[in-house]
Amino acid sequence: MINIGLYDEHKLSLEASSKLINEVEDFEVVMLCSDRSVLKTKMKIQPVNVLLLTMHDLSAKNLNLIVQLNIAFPKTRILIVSLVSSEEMIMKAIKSGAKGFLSRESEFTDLVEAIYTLRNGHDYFSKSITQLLLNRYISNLKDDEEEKNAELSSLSARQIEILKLWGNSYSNQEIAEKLFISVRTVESHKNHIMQKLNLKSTVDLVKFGIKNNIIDI
Amino acid sequence: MINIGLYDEHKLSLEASSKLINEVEDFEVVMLCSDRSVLKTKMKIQPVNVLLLTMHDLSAKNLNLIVQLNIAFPKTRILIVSLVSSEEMIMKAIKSGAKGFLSRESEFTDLVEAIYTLRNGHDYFSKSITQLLLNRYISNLKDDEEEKNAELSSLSARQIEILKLWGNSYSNQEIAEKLFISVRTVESHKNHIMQKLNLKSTVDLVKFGIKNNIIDI
DNA sequence: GTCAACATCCGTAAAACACGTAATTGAAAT
DNA sequence: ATTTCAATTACGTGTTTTACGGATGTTGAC
Repeated sequence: MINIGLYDEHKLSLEASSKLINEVEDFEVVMLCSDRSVLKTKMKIQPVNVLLLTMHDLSAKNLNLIVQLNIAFPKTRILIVSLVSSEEMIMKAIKSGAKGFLSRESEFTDLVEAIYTLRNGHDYFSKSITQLLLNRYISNLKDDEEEKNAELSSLSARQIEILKLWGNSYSNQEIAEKLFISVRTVESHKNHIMQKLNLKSTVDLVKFGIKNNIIDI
Repeated sequence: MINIGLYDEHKLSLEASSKLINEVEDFEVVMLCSDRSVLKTKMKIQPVNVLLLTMHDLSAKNLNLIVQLNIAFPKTRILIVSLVSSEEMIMKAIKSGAKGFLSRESEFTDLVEAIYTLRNGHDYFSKSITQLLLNRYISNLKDDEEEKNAELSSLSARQIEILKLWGNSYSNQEIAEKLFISVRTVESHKNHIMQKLNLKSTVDLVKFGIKNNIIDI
């Protein structure tokens, strides 16, 4: 039995998809969500093997959601359903951690196949043409991903603490007072973080924090 | 028996909705379409009483489709399903000839009710929409007095341009060179943006940019 | 015991930021 | 026609942050 979660802002589509998917022998829809703000909570209460994410486009906001979900629920494999299916967008989705992609052309049989494929630990992409192109890059991309995760874990607890406060709009002075250390030390910590992560600007540092879920957006 | 036509760019959603609607006693889905270019042809071959149009937004292109369909098939009553349900957009949809409107909140029972209502010659608008129309004046009054929300639309094109570059890890100096203005001017623009949006720190500015999709994460 | 990583601090110079001021322009309101 | 206002440009002054060098003591691994 495969536990499936559905996310779709259209409640109608959500209901309809749920009913159809439940008719498949091995599938059981155990989580339905049409409100982004409660998705993580619902996922926590009811973990799923495969999460079907229906999203119109793959904007930064949507891609970020994928990243966040992957961090929070590494065991759940995410399948994207989107109207936008350019090579570039699919690449971005993969980079963000999506394990499968269904385009507007995909039919129900494709969905069933995709869910099985994901469940078996493989990735599924609807267009076989891009599949070939992707294989060339996937290994590189995954390396990058691993590096990034390694980067996060490479930070010390103190460094993460400073980054969290700073990302929460504390000034260096305020952080210093809060932690009973000098402003110079706060600066040093930030410098070390930037060096470690090989970031050029503080803007990149904010982005890093958001991506890695230690800065709230 | 009510003959129903479905249009949705998502084939998956189309299949699922079709199956669910067909389960209702009086309903029969007689036309399915996920390709805009053949919609009129299909409608000609198989006329329907009610056409369910699922569209992400209500762009000019989409509104025009509604107008065209109303002219070509005056007997068919059009029911819109859309994520976008601002007052302005709904008014436009009604003007274009839509007879009903379902929002993202609408559930299947609402859909059934809407189809019956349309068949009986009346118009149907989901609760949240009616509410929206009713609250029209109240919200207008509130808008005048309430605090301005940090909105992207309040920024000028130049300000957005600077924010985009800065959010893309350009330094003030680099932005100045690129735009042939002085560094001080770049700083001024950033100051004005921060004032307008009532933001306390540059960290918040990055977050604003990401939220509003003008800074890539 | 050595070594690497960590946390703490400082000096100096450059860059960015906060806040104020102001000239010019063009569009909107009266 | 005149006023009003926002947008764009720019500078002055002072503060904060960053970049790039160090420096010291602590700790844990090998």
